[in-house]
Formats: sequence, structure tokens, C-alpha cells
Amino acid sequence: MRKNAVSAKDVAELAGVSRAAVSRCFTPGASISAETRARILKAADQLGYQVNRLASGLIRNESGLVALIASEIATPYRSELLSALTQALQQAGKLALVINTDRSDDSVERALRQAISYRTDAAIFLSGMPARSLSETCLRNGMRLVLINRDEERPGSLRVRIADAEAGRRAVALLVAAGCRRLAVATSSADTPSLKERERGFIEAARGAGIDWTALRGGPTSYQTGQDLGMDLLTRPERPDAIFCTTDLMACGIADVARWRLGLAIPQQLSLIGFDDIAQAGWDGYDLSTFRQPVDEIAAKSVAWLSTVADDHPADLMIEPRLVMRGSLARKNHTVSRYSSTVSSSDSSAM
Amino acid sequence: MRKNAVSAKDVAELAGVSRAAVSRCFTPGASISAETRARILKAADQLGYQVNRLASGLIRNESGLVALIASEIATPYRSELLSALTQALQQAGKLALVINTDRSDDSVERALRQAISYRTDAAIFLSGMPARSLSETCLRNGMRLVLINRDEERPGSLRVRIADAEAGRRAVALLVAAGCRRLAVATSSADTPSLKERERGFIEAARGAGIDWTALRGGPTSYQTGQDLGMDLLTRPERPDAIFCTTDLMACGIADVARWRLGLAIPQQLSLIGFDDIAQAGWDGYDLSTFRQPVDEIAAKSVAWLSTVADDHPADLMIEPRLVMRGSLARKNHTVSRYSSTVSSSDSSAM
DNA sequence: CTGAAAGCGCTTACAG
DNA sequence: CTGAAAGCGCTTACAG
Repeated sequence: MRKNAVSAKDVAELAGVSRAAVSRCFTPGASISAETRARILKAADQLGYQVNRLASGLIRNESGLVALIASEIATPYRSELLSALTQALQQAGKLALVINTDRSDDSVERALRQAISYRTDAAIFLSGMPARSLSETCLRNGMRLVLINRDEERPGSLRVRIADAEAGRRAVALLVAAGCRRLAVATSSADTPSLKERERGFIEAARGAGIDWTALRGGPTSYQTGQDLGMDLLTRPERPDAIFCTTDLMACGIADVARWRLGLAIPQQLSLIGFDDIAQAGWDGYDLSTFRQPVDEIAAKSVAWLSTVADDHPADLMIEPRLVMRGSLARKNHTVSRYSSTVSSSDSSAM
Repeated sequence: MRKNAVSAKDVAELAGVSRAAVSRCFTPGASISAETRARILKAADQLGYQVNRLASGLIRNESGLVALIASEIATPYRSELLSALTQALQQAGKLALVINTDRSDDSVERALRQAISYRTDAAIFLSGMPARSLSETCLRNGMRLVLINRDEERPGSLRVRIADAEAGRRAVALLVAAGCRRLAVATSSADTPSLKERERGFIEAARGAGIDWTALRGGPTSYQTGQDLGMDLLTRPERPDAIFCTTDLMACGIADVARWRLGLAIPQQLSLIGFDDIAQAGWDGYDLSTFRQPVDEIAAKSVAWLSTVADDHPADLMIEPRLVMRGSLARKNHTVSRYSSTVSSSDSSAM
């Protein structure tokens, strides 16, 4: 910005009042008479005045900004979560500062330093994890931290988690109930706790059920990795008849490889369950049964916590993913009443 | 933020220098001796000091913030563009303030007012359009405006456009060359100039070619609308054998309806061309020929313009979409050498 | 209810 | 190269 914007001083002069009055006019609850208020509002409107949030943030020690720190923000699940968060923040009168990171710790640290330098009221981590020392600096500065789908915790922070392991276990039960006999779990090499938990729950339940199972990890979490995983698993001599994939994005890759490269019918020859319920899971070409991550709920609860009184004790929030039943899961003998209450009908709304 | 963060004063005291010295230490090009610089850096590191950008923005009249104003940010194309823009901004030392809007003019105006109140160095519009009066306020305040895919212009702003009509014309030539005889163009009801231009170019060329054609508009730009458009067009007695769809997202809906509901083979019974080259266009299940919007180029050029000297004359930038040839387009007699130079091989990289 | 004054954390001429 | 001082635009006790 070159030129100076119109300031409270300009408005005060035009309205014939003090700058303090102008400030009060835009401060909810400040004492000001209806008459001067009207005069000021008129002058402000005429001049196109907007309170300078840089200055007010400086004074009030509250910027109104919240940093959203994430990598791969163009990915379906991430962009849906980001959208939900920005909207929830706006409704709460705050604004989102989106900071892109890559997989390096370094970029996460840089992101958080930027957040600190803008004195954001909070930082919400969708990927990565702040170093403990830095997170303590944040805490000292009165900045709030929200960790979504992270496993470690930090003092004074809110951790939002999904019941991942339980979903893995339910996947096994569903597949077994559908008559599948050779199960597989497919995941990426990403070292995130949520993916590992989903895998762990699955393996645990498969072991418990005494059924034939296998686990495979591929590259980064992506459609391409899904293709690789599918190609590997589905060309084995003992081909699995069911795959639980830890993210929908990879499940789409598996589905496409199965159908278009290997000519397998879904669900007749391969049952598939994903995780996230991204928009594409509801598309006709995938029709993927999956566990929905309720992004609106995650966003709403994260933002609500921000206006809660600070407390050094870390808060923890566990969110239940909801099973969304679609066509990718064979329903041969679908008699497990235990899950029927949470089975919802197809929900193909894009975020 | 409750507590006060550590300030330059604290650092100055610890290092035994003046606050001015601390400020110089973090101002590129300011004159400071190597020795005091080192002392200050050490003290700053020890205290976890970060320059307060609220204060420095206030003083230097440059917040380092850029507002990104957009609706439907979880949509594939939008999220890819948003990702490219946030990254380009970060590389240029700026940070993105993402403001979500809905379809109303009111929300666009509110978004821009928020941007002004944070004194963002610029506002980039991916959707919607600022009212002329407000955009003048921005200009007066020295704030830069970038309009992506908008048709109107505003004084002092950069307008980035895609050669939309030309793509529509090329689609006709490609489809005719592929041996298609009954063409259709499918678009949404969205009143955006880019979609209308794509449609217009198509109709113009189809008329010129003297070929059988039809045009259909559906609801909002979405996968679901694509399905509706596909169902409508493909169940007509005179079923089109080729559809140019103004966005990939809708094209995916058409492809799925064609294949999964109507049992049509692509490209044998239906050739399909989309626009955008979203990640899904490269997925096996779609394998969609499309015109790629080079989001990285759009982002890079938009951001580069921001550090250009301001000028009241509106700037205009026309970007050529690149044809990405994939399997959804029949190649019966593919002899149009005119286009071959821009035909690239399959490019299925997700952003 | 209202204004004068102090102060938030910074940058930047101005002297030295 | 360095410090004291002024000033960016705001908010908030403090008097009246």
C-alpha cells in the first residue's frame, strides 16, 4: 500500500467530534449517544472509512486472524476441511490466514513463525506438528493451538481426533459380514497417526476374526499411490476380495485400476471401503462406501474452542466418523444389526 | 491473545542496545554493524522474538497480506487455483487471507471491506466482482486489485483472462475432425463470463461449420448439474455423439451418467471435451480430454504484477489454455495438423 | 456521553 | 553505525 487510507482522524474532523468518539462508534458496547453515532456513521460512510484492524489488533492484543497451517491444500479432503474452517472462522468474526507447508519440519516451523509474527489469535494445524519449544512460545504469547488428527499433544492446545482405529475394526466386521474372505488394508507411507490407527484397527480385528488378511503400504497419500497399491494387491495369485483403504483418494485409484486395468467388477469381485467421504466417493464412477469425516463438525468445534477460556490443560476431542453405505461393498448376507443404526443412506452432496 | 508477546524493547534490553537497533537488525538493508547484529540475533532467538507485523504493517503502510476472495473453495478447480496462489504469495514474502463468499453481491462486498480493514496490499478475486465504488475506495487506499476470469474491468486493476472463446472454437474443430456429427455444448447457469465465452465460441464455430449442434444450460456449476445435463442430452431421440462441457467437474457428471446409467461407451458412442484439467480429468475413470487452465502461470503472473509499479491504467493479461489430449475424444480421422503442435501427451499430475 | 492524553510495537529521518 | 524522538492509527482509562 502506498497512499494512506482514510483514518479515524479524517472521520472525526468531518463529523466534528474527537477520534475517541469515532473509535467508540465502532466498538460494540462503548458508550456513545445515538446522535453522534449517526453523525459519525454518516461521515464514515461518505469517506469509505474502515477501522484499521492492524492498529486495533495491536492495541487490543487480538488480531482477529487465525492461521490455518496445512500441506496439499488442493487435495479433496483437505480443501473440504479448509473450506469448513474458513467459513466457521468467518461466522465467528475471524479471518483465516492460510499457510501452505510442504512435508518438511522446516516449513511447518516457518509457517508458525509467520503466524506468530502476525499475532494470530490461534493456529490450527491440519498437517505437520509444531516443535514443542515453538508451541511453548505460542502459549506464552497467548496464542491458541488446535491440532487436527495429530497424535502428540501440546500444553494448552486442543487436539481433535477421529475414532480411527474403531473404523478400521468396523471395516473388518462389515467386510466379513458381506461374505468377503481375503481382506487387505491399503495405506500410504505418510507417517500420520490417523492413517496408522486406521490400519492398526483393521489388522487387530482381522487377527481377532481369524481371517486371511494382508497389509500394504505405498507412497505418498495420492490417487497415484492408490493405483500402485491396487495393481500390486490385485495381481497377486491370492487376490484379495476386499480392500479397506485408509483414504478415499487412494481408494479411487484402487477402484479405477480394478475396473479399467484389470477388468474386475465392484463389488462382485472386489469390495472396497474408504475413509473421509470426499465428494468423489459419492460420484457414480466410484460409489464408494466410506467413513465420513464430519468436516463441519470438526470446524465448528475447533472454532468454538477458540473462544473458550484458556487453560494450560490440553483438551481432547474425539469425533466419530459416520459410515456411509454405498455400492462398493457387497451385501451378500448383510445381517450385522450391530452397525445398522449408524448406516446412513447415500449422501452424495459435495461440500 | 491475552498476554503480551515479547517485543523489540525486551530484546533491546537483553542485548543492551536501543530498540531502533533491533528494528534495523530485522530490516533488510538497514545499516547495522555485524557485531551488534549478532548480539541482537542471539537475544532475539533466546527470547523467541518475532517482529510484530501488525505494528510494522501499520508503520510501513504495507501489511504483507493479500486477500483471496472466492466462493466454493473446496471445488477441484478453485482449490487448485487457491493452492497455486497461496504458494506464489508465500514465495513472494506475502501471506494469503482467504475470504469465502457465497453467490451474493453482499458477501463479496463484505469480503472486500474486511480486506480493506486489514489493509491488505491487494485483493485477488476468483469469484464475484467488487462494486465500482468500493473498488475505487481500494484504489484510493493504494490497494491493488486482480480480477481472475472476470469480464468487467476496474481502474488500476489487473484482469487475467483465459482465451475461452477460442477454446470453444477449437473444441468444435477437434470434434468434427474426430468424425462426430451431432455436437452439443453443455454449461451451467452460472453467469460467469468465462463459461459464457466458452459456450459462445463453440456455438459460433458450430454454426460456421454448418454442423448439427445443440446447447444446454443446467443448474449451478457442479458434478450433479453435469449428471442432469448428461441425462437430458443423452436420452434425446437425436442423441449427440459429442459434448463439449464448459467445466471438467460437470464433464465428470456427464461421463458417469453416460457410462453408468445409460451404458454408453466413451469415446466410441460419445466424445467428451472438458475445460480446466482438474486432477480428476486425469483419473482412469474419466480420462478426459480437456483444456488446461495453467493455474501456476495464472498465480505467478498475478503475484508478479503486485510488485509492479501502480498505474491507473487497467492491465490485461490473456492466457492460452493448453489442450490436453486424453481418451475421451474419438480419434477416427485425426488429421487436423493445425492443432497438433499444442496437443500434449497425457498429463495426469495432480496439483 | 465526551475529549485529551497515554500507550500498543514498530520504523525512520535526524543528529551525532 | 547508533540512539532519542516522532509518528503510524487505534483503544482505553481518566476526568469532566
